[in-house]
Amino acid sequence: MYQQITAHIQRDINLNPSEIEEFHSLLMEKKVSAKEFLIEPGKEVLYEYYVVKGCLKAYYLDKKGNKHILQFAVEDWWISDFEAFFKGEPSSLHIEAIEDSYLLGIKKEILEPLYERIPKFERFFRIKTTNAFVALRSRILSSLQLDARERYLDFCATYPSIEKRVPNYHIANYLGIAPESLSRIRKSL
Amino acid sequence: MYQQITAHIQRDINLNPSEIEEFHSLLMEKKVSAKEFLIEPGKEVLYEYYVVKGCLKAYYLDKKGNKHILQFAVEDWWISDFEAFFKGEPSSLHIEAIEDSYLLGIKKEILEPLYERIPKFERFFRIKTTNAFVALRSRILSSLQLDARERYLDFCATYPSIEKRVPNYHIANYLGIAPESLSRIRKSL
DNA sequence: GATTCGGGTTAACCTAGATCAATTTTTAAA
DNA sequence: TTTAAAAATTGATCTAGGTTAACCCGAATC
Repeated sequence: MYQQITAHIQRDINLNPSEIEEFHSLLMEKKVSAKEFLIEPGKEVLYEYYVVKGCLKAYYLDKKGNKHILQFAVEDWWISDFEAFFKGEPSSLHIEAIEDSYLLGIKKEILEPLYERIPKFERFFRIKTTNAFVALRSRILSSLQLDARERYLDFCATYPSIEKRVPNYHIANYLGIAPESLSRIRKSL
Repeated sequence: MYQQITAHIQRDINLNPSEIEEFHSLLMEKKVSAKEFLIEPGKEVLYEYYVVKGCLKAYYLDKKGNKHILQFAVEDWWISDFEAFFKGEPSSLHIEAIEDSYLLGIKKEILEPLYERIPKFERFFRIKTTNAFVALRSRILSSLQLDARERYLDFCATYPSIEKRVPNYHIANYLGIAPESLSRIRKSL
């Protein structure tokens, strides 16, 4: 059950068997069914989660009640309200399963001492955060630079596995356009 | 000359005098005059820079030749093409001084062994990256959620020191709106 | 087999903000 | 002090994409 996350981590750092063992012992298994929430606004965010199987969305609800999808997550991605997790603040996001999902969670209070004991893990999460930072930067660039049609094509090229899997109105929301607009764009392709 | 960066780092981690000493010895001083480039596209990005004094902008030039400002940096900020720096790729950004600036640079090849020797530095840069990630996330949220006027007000509230310092057409560019639109917004306030 | 429901499409109309083209103000240089 | 260059403003016009409202379709559910 843990081979997948082990392989995932070993792509960035090398672990010996006892370190792998130790890491596994720190993980918490979590199942969420489609439409259930993993994280809800106002609640403490104790875990960040690795997606073993499934598909989820992280979104923010603004004052006007509009939903804004910040992130999708499928197999081999990490998801949480990272801001709340790192700062120890209550969540401002909803994280909801789009499909039945199976996750592995790691607790903040476990992560910090792990960093001390095995600095390689600090490296691993620094690399992950750096990659996430880079992905956000390119999302900002594409929102500054591209029109709706180009952004959609870019999304499909970057995340083909997600495009096939989640409904179009979610993708429209993620791209910051109306579902009707996305429909027109798709027609024109 | 180095008290400033020392204080900056000690806000997140504790260093003893010999560690401080060692860190200082790894820094490279760099001056750039207004309108000069710190980083240019196509070139290798060997350093990330801490701003001791001055003001700079990082921007991307798209295929149509349009400029898109990704980041400003003033005193106490870090700036580089972080993506290129981390991945060891040639830069895709221009980083240009808006004012005469004085920077301290640290080389990638020096940073990696430093992380090994003193893991606290890995912690420091993980925390910085995490904060940068959070800032980008909120920029994406505001671009999904707010209209041009609200985004401008948000910018002024978040970065008052920058708003006072850089020309409006740069701010308009950063916000992804035409300078004429920003002018109308400012008139209407 | 009829019916609800989630998701997608279409058309008519509207608006925020872009674009274009001057003009004015500010700053810097000569 | 004059001139030129950089930055900001204004007005007229245009357009990408939003909004509203209806309709369609396939897959569950009754």
